[in-house]
Amino acid sequence: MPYDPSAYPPFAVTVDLVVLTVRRHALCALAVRRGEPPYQGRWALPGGFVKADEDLGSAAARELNEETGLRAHESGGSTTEAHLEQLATYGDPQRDPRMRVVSVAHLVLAPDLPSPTPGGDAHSVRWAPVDTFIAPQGGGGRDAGQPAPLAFDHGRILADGVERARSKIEYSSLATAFCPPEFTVGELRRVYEAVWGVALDPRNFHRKVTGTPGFLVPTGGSTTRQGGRPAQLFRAGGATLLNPPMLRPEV
Amino acid sequence: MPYDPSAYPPFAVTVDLVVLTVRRHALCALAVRRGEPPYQGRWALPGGFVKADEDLGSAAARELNEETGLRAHESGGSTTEAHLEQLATYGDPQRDPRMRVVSVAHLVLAPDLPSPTPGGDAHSVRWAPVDTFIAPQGGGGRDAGQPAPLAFDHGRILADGVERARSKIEYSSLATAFCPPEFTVGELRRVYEAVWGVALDPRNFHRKVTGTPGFLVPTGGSTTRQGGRPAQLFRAGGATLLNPPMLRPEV
DNA sequence: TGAATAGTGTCTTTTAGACAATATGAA
DNA sequence: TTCATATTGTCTAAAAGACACTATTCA
Repeated sequence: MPYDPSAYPPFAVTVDLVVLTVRRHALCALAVRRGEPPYQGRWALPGGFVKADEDLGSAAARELNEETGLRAHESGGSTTEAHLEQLATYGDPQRDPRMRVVSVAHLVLAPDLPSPTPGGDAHSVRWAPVDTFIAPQGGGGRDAGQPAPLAFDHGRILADGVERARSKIEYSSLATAFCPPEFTVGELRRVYEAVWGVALDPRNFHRKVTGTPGFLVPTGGSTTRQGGRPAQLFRAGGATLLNPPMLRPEV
Repeated sequence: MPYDPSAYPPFAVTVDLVVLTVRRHALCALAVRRGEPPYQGRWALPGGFVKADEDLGSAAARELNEETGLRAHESGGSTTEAHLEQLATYGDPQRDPRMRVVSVAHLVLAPDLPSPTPGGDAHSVRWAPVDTFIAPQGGGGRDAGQPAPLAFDHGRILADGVERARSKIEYSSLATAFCPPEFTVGELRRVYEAVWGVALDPRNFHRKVTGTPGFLVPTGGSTTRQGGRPAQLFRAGGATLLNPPMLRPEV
């Protein structure tokens, strides 16, 4: 097809962010409250328009920084930085009633942040357990109640992001992105338990995780911040792919 | 942000297709020759603009059908239909010198087609081994020669699609999407060998693949089209996730 | 008969998973 | 001391990988 600007329909392109962390043994997502229609007053994922001369990943990192103060790398975070990767793109013609918007969703995995409500406005930004917005694991039990639907198609985007995180910590070292720079084997185990929603055997987990080459590097220090016997401190090793992988029970 | 159409920059949105098949023991991709600048005369991935009222997956399926006559489902193909899934979105501001174009790439896995050059124009559409365009596996040997670069950023898109296919046939039953409706264990093994570029032990492969629940269903028939002793014919079972997974040697 | 492919069986090594037992610090 | 968590060790079952051997067709 020849180059003719009138020959293609115009779109708005946005980035939406699924920002996940583990707080008090629960997988939580960052949500913002909408101040105007449509979906006024409803919770939504943070996001915004991609600028005219901005790359998609840069736009996602900018929005993340504006919303949380976090910095993120697109390929594997390190010190106090979060992991950022593209998730998927959502472009149903009806997904935004105002106009045709294609949203490139990104997934961010971040350690638990010191401030309960990061950013400026405590009314309109919060961490919430993902079960607040999406049905838990395999249909869910009676006690969870109905999820509060997010604005637009953000419920589906969040569900896709959570599923990506759940499957990706199986075969990559990404679970360490939820941990502070130095962490114990037990803290890492609690990350897996929170993300997968299962209990893991601490003894087999310890043997497996310390035996996987490149996953963990001991720092020499130890801590008793979890109580009990002092635990060795580790930081993330250089490996990105785990071999053998961690296996989610009962698949 | 308030609704103000002038407040967001306009983008063109396209779909590009990584269409893969296995032909003569080689993983091949569909390529089209560009008839006009930029990159005139260079090979590129098939694709085109998303229409004003069209979903992304529908646009990909439409382009695929226009190019090859194939029909595709977005979630698991069956009879003579191909597998289609979203791959990733590419939006570097400089990726198209004419204007700002965001491309939502899709991955298609199709069985070997009867016509060598599907579609109408044999000059401008062809199947080519993926090594024609991208460096093979781990850096590649001496004998492969330099790959012929595709137009735009299509080399990277193709590489991402090939890697997705290589990893996805490990833990899903997607390898059957490369096979005709009825196929033998040996034919399925040759698919794995072509996609991964390795040789697999036929005996262990047979035991493993027939022992994985839901992967293969015997049709009762048999064939000698590969020579040798007649082989049982199978069709794809209902399982989409393989447990245990097929493991790529030497990772 | 020989070449080619299909299919079964057997053995060894590795890994997963269950769980006993010990180690170490805090309340 | 008791409790909580960390860490090591042992056992069993499952799976991966190597490879001998048999089966069936066609040229």
